[in-house]
Amino acid sequence: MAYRRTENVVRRLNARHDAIVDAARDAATEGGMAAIQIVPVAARAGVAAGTVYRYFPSKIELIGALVESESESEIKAVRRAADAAPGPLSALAAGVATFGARALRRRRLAWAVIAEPIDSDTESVRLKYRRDLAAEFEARIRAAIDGGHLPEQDTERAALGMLGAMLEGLIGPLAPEPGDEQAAHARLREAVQTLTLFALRGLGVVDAHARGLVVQTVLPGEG
Amino acid sequence: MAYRRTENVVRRLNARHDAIVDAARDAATEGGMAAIQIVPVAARAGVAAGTVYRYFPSKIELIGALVESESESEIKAVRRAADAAPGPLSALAAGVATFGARALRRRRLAWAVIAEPIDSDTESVRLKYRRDLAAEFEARIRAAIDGGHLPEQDTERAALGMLGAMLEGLIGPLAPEPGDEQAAHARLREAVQTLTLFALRGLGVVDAHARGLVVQTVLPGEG
DNA sequence: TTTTGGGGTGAATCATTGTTCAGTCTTTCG
DNA sequence: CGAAAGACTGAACAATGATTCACCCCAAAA
Repeated sequence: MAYRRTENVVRRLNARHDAIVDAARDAATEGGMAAIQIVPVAARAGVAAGTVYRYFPSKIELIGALVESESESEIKAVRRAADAAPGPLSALAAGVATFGARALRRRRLAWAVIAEPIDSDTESVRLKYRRDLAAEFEARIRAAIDGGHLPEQDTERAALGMLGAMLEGLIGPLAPEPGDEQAAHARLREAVQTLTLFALRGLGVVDAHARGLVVQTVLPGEG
Repeated sequence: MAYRRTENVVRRLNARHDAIVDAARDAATEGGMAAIQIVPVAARAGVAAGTVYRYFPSKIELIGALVESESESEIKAVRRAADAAPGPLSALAAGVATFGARALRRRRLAWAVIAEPIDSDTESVRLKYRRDLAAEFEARIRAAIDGGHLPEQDTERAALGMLGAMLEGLIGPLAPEPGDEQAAHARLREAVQTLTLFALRGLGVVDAHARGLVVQTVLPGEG
């Protein structure tokens, strides 16, 4: 034998793997899922088209890797924000607001990864993210119900309703863009608050209480 | 001259135009937007591929015609249901519930026309439907606010939140399918009620009142 | 019935993209 | 250094699907 996977080589391979996923992410950030095309992505990553196939058996797997990477980091953030909250209801508020705030930060990417239409082959990998996110919300809703903070209800549909309201209201194609840079930050925060409030009230939280929860929890989520 | 567009000819031309749109609708109903392909659609309509181009300059226009046709009929139904209601708040409830009930009836088509991802060229024609629908909701929300039935709020985002909750909860990819035929009808109604209730509460309607409104209005919308 | 002009046809063409693979380059180690 | 084992390259290929167009057909009018 003469060639071994020395540590140096492994490091380079990993770096390339990541570079390719990063290139795909950049492409999606700029032009949505449709912009993830092998040749351009390869070029952006500084490799040839064929090389991509040494790292991913097909384009679908590449997209899968990207979605999984995004999914992991976003859900982790949501979970962390929720876990840091003092009670089940504020945990729910914090989680939802965090998701919204982070998605708004990188609207295009968030939309591409979770909702933008693509061909059916690629669809399944995204459903997992969507499902995981809904499940996370659902678990928090369940906890709040069990703690007596919310009325008994269909938690699955409630979680979907929350998710849909956030997606459509914040990063959907009709969602208003924040205007100038000056007001942008404030507007983003306000938008997240508005939608989070909407979702919480939808679950049956009384308005006054919901408002307090949202104001209390949206701030850390934006960091 | 020897050939004129006699009435008979015009009738045939119109019939073909409609047959092609209908074929596209059938295709979308079965397989989503991706199933709208010129050759199969043409075959379904009983014409040759080239003929489609005598009626529509491109596939995009064909999809545009389909979306517009759906958009018109759905928005008309929503408007009719809302107009028949006794007050602004029940009008809103009736409109939303009607949209939901009708969408659930033909989930796949509804999803395809309003939300399923497609290429960006075709995207713009669908935005109009989405925008019109949101505008319809927004106008009803505005009326309810003006009538003192809802607290003052950002009506644009509220309308988007409602729309998103209905879409995601009823026809989104994660929305639970109704089970057997026996229970299907009841489940559909229940699903519409659950989400409508969620949306109304999100706007600030107090729970008890909202529940009454929904029960009152969802029934006619299903017809 | 014949002329005439638009309508219809559908195989061929074009365009786009994911995927492959024969040849080349790099790295490791005796 | 030189052989061995992989990794990389990118032009060629394949598959899909929209669009075209040279030719045929049919209804209307004379």
